[in-house]
Amino acid sequence: MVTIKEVAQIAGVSIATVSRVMSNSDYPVSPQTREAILQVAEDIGYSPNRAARSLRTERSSLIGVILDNFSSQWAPIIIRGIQDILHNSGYFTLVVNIPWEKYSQADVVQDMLGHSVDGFIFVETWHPVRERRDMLNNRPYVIVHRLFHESDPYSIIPDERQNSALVVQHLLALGHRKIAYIAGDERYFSSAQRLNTYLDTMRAAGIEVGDGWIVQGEWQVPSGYQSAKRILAAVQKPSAIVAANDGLAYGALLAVQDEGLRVPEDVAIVGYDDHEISRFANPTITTVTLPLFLMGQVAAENLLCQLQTSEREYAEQLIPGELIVRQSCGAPEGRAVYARDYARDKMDASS
Amino acid sequence: MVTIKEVAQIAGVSIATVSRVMSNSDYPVSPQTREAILQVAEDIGYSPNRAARSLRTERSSLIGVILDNFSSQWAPIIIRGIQDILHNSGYFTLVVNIPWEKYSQADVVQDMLGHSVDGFIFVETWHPVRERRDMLNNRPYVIVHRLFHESDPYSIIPDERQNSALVVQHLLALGHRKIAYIAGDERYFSSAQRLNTYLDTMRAAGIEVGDGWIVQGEWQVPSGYQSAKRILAAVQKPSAIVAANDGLAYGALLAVQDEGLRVPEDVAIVGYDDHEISRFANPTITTVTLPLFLMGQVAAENLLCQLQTSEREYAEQLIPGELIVRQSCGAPEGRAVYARDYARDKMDASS
DNA sequence: CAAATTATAGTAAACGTTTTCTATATTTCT
DNA sequence: AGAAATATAGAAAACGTTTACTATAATTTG
Repeated sequence: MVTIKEVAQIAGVSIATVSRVMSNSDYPVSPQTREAILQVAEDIGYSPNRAARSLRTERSSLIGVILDNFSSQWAPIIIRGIQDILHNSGYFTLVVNIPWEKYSQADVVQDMLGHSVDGFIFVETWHPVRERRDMLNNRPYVIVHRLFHESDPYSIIPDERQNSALVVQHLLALGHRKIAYIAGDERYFSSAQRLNTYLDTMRAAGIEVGDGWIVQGEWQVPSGYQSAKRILAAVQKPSAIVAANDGLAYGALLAVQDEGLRVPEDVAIVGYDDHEISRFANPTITTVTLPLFLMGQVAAENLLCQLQTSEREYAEQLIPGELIVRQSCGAPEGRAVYARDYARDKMDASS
Repeated sequence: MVTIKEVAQIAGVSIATVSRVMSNSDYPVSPQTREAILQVAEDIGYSPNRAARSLRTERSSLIGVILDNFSSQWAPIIIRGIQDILHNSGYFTLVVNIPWEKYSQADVVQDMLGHSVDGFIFVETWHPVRERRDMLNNRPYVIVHRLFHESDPYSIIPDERQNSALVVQHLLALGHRKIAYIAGDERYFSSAQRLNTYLDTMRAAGIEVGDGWIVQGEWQVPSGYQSAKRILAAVQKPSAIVAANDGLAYGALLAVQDEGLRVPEDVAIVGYDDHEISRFANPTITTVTLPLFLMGQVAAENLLCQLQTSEREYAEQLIPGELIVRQSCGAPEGRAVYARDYARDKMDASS
């Protein structure tokens, strides 16, 4: 590999000058010299040895990205958002998945610090990092899509309240009054937020929630199926069901159809998360899409900001999602014919 | 950060000795000394400075992973397989997505070499790397899920022929003789392989392919829909349709049902790739699953092997997939009731 | 016009490792 | 027992940068 020394020799200058040019230092270098050095560097294909630079500056242009669950439907998109920003700023990411607590987060952080990462991004993490900040060796961090209950000023999370309000208000706007709710896994703090928003929105609309309209589910399809069956057995049958995510919504859809009822004519259904299942269900399911790519971008930008300016006030950042109106809610936009809806699909090409 | 010097001082030995212990050198160090050093290192939380080590050894414990399309349904799983192996061997990965040729592959490779990566893994790449091997600076590389036509000895790819034979033979075993085929996007070399395997298998079974039974599609749902319509208009109607991927299969499913025919009673359908859509379609679609995680693991192991032993004979490595029998083919195993099938689902939990 | 200032460049010391070479005990061999 | 071999440890040079310090030429100032 070609080094700074060779560039200096060929350009007829000292290595200090070359260094100043190559590292974009604000130390003054005459335009001609700079130009000449850049030309030589280009010609002989010089690129700085990061290890040497990192050794000297204690910065690495590496950002540690720690995931609790790479297999989730969200993680890859968030990561792409993160990388989109970081690569453009000359950073690489060290992405590590920490499944089943196989490695402890502390060990991974330690390893990454060994590589002198300049900062950390935690994605969908269950582990509060604030109190462990010392283990980060004073490196800045950001959390995207936080899964633990406590608040953290360096978090980028979906605006659950606004998003949940969106779906409930949509049903209200369509004239529904008897709206049931299938909640998500209690262990996730987003479950409570979504449920509470439903309750708040109903209260704000002056509607009383009927007996048996709220069922505690988990996140998966079977749970949605069973929950919907219970709801349909309520004294007063609802005309719409809000599910805390698309898996539950799809399960509910099957249950409703199993009972011989039509969706959306007899029972409207809305989900949350814009899972692929909602695009392919029959009927297609109205849902809320989370701006995951954007969240990743914002996280990366926040981190870059912290890296540049030392101190600033930070606060939890809420990113709003978007209502995707499809067929299951009975709104006119949702009544697209199958073929038309599919034509819009961006299903990934096969190998 | 604590350095080797401090460890040496506290342990009362030279830095050379500490280095030999910490880097697992095979240079002899007495057991007592080794033990003492490890104890001190543990106590004061020493971990080697990778930049310094890397500067000296010209190795970084970093592997560059270059993707053409992170958004594909396969990439994240392959990456997890890669990381599963590499992390256990003390490597981190520099994962970079190269979308829309925004960055050229050569530039990314160059940047990664700046970070002294020890090797490269190309995932789902369209770019032949063999002839550009010099740009890799003699670093070893492996390709997973290669998308270009030419063969490359350092490739880990699905055994398309065996997989495709699997589905066709399955239909033959079920008694089908009139089997039509919807091909995938011609630009992918796997398309030709899958189609040819279908032709070979039919020929081997002594069955003539009817007029209009083969339609050139692309990969998406609408294309499957249109292709199936064409097939159903053939003089001699087939009793089964093989689609080159699940998107096409799903489109075909809709088309068949649109014509008032039943799947699988009137027309059996099988797909390929085990896309999520096939688990949620009605009926669920029989397909072939690719061992993506395994492919990632094998790729990583191959690379590690190259890193250890300098030279060896390599050859393209084919990894077989598995037939997933569901409802759309009419086989008994596929006749599971909805609820039972969903219960098996591992749909990811929501946040 | 001399002095002070500025612009630009070079020198050399770090950064924290690994590793070659050298040194000293300790063991083994004849 | 003396020589040779071995086991173990330390000294010091290198790896390729950045940067504080020093040096010189060019410019500005009074």
